[in-house]
Amino acid sequence: MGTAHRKVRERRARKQGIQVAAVRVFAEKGFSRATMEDIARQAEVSVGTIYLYYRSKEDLYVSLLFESMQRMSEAIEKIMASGLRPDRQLRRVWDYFYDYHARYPQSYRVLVFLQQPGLISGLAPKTLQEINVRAARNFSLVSRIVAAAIDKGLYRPHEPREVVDLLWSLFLGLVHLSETRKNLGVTIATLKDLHRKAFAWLEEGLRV
Amino acid sequence: MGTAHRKVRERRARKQGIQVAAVRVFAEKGFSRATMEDIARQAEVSVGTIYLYYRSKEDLYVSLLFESMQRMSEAIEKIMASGLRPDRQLRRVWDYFYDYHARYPQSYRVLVFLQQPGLISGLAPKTLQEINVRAARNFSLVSRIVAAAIDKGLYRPHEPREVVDLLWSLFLGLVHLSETRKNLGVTIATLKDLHRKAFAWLEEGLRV
Amino acid sequence: MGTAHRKVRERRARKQGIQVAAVRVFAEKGFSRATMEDIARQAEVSVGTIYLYYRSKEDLYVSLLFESMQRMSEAIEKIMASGLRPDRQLRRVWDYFYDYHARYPQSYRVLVFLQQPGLISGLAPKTLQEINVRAARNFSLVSRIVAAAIDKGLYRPHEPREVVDLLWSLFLGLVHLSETRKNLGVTIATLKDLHRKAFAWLEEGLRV
Amino acid sequence: MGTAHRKVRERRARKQGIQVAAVRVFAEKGFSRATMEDIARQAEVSVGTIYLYYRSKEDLYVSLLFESMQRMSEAIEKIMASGLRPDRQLRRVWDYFYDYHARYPQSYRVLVFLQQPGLISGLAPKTLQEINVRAARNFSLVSRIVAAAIDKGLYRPHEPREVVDLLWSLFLGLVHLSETRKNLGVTIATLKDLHRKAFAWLEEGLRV
DNA sequence: TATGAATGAGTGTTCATTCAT
DNA sequence: GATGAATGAACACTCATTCAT
Repeated sequence: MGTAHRKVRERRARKQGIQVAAVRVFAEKGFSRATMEDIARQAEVSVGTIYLYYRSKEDLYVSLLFESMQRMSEAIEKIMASGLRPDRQLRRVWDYFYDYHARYPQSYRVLVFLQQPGLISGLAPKTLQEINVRAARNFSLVSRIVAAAIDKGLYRPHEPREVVDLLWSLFLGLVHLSETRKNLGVTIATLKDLHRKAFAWLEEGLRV
Repeated sequence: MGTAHRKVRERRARKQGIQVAAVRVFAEKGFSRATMEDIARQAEVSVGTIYLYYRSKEDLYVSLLFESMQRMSEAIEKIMASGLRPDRQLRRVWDYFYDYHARYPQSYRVLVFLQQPGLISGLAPKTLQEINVRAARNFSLVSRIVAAAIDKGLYRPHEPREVVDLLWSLFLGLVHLSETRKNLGVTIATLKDLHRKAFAWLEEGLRV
Repeated sequence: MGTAHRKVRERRARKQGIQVAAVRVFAEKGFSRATMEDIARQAEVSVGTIYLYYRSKEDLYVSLLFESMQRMSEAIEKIMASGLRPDRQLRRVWDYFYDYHARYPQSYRVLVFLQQPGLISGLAPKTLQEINVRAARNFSLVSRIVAAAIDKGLYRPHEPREVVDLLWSLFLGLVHLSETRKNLGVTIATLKDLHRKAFAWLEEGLRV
Repeated sequence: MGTAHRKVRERRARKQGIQVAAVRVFAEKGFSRATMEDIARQAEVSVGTIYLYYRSKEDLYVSLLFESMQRMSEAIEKIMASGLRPDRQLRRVWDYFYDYHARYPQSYRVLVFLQQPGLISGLAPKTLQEINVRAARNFSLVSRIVAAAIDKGLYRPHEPREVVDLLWSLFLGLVHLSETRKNLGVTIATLKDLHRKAFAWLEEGLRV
């Protein structure tokens, strides 16, 4: 009876291993330049094996997004359960964005990937659906924090959803800017600095 | 006498035609998925002809970036020469960002290109240098507007450069968010709305 | 137990098959005009498969050279181990040159390859080194035969190395001459005749 | 009336210029790697112009052979008209081979080129014919020198034609060997040395 | 299940040749 | 005649995907 369980566990572990390897390789080379062979080598698995778990390279790539969205959901839920004041919670979320990118800089790139035109068309509708659900969930969680802050009179009345859109956009843009600058060899402001200042400024627009 | 002039004109027109075609194709398929043959077909030119004007696919791609940076510089300079109040100028710049993306949605994607890891390494150092110079120029122009607004007491004292970083990041992020949503088939907030609200909010953090 | 062995055997056989095909195609079309697809078709293998065994067209070509140098070394060593009188051995070597060319007319052309300007620069230094070592080895083997003939008083004293240079040059030149004539449609003297007479003449300059 | 002559003169000069340029470029890059553009640039002429004088790249290449064969004929005839003893004349011819290669190392490569299989088929039959006639002429001229030396009792009786074949083969082979060695970075014997020693040895087989 | 050898379509780039001016 | 921009076929090489073992 434990056999089936073990099988499932092993399968999950194997998948996990491939994902970890994929994240590393995609991060280093980007989607196009990364090869399935690279990933297989990194995961110490044969190429064929990857195809036992993922339908295609794209599928593998997008699956990384699921994973990171999941991680983010969990992190936000943990923050929400902390009992902190809502504005402090938002601050935590914002900081989490940074930590998240610092720890998994690759994951950010998966997001950028989704913005690539023509690519989505190659994804299974089910995958697309899945992404939407998870993204909506994350947005919704943060919205609740903002709503709570407004309720408690900590923030001026705003459409919480819009605030979250701005919050997330700002973060995405900051990462993009700092990554581009790093790539170009320019070192005028680190993401850390930008990130901190951005929030201070952001709050000026929120607080009563 | 007119012959040489005509030659130059024709050459420019041909280059222009290739660029226009390239923008369209890159926009539709992204850098990796776009083929030189796609571009040639779109430009109604043979593949070889493209190589008469550009050294490589990358070179062609980057030239589009130059072009758009140039356009942006000119637009900002025009705004600065308008004699408007600095805060109104900034508003114009912000609106220009939107118009720019509305008119050349493809061009925005060229910017994203620079964030791709590993790709930069394939560019000539001179090209890199050129990009940096042009980007710095644009940032610097907008900084001057912000500085003027602070000088005139319209904005609270801030490091102008930081303000511009936030401004640009926010715009980049908004575009990114709305494009991703469009790709995913989600239609909850248009870029237009996000863009307008973002500025209102942004100014709350700036104004005295 | 046998599986690994079979794998190795199959790999060797596959490589062999590609080499045989390559020799034929290169012989027919020359290096530049031969395409990887030609070779693949001839070997009844896909293009990709060739690249599983050889890094590049050049690499494949040079490997043929190694092969033929190896064959030559072995032939000469066999002759040296025959116990024949040194002058008879030299005769055998000379005859071997002819047989070699008769059996593998293609292989001769690989030697010509090395004389092509600009091409060498594309080879790995290690490969270059390897070629030198193998060529030196062959020259050295024949030199020893000549030295032995001189020692035994069969030949007049000469620098053995120089004798071998002349011997080999003469052979190369004869092949070249006869091939060119064949290509041009001239049939005045066969390589066989030239080859025989050349040795008779050559010996007149060597014998006491 | 002088106009037609001038035209012819100019045409010849133009052809000459292209040939000189071609020799240089082919020498530097080899046939395959040399481009018509390279040659045009070197000749300070447009690509189109080359095609006014030559049907193809191959045609241009082979025309260089005509030129060098012509030069060789003239040189040999001059030697024959010198009134020297026939054996001295042969020595001169042998030396001329060396000088010829030293001055026009490229021309040697054209000869090697003709040995390339499959190429000849792309040449006009007329061109082929022309080459044969000129080659035959050169061989015949040298044969006459050898015949004279035999007649005068300076050389042992040999079939003069065979002697010339050996002579030419030996030279070709020596050039090939030394060029290959140069390419491979080996410097054990210069062509000059090989060339000198070869003749000494060659004469031992000829003299009474 | 896992493997990894084999596949072959796909791509950027080159360059001999042509032809309108 | 002379030009050189335009052409487009050709080619080496890559790599996602498959499938026999």
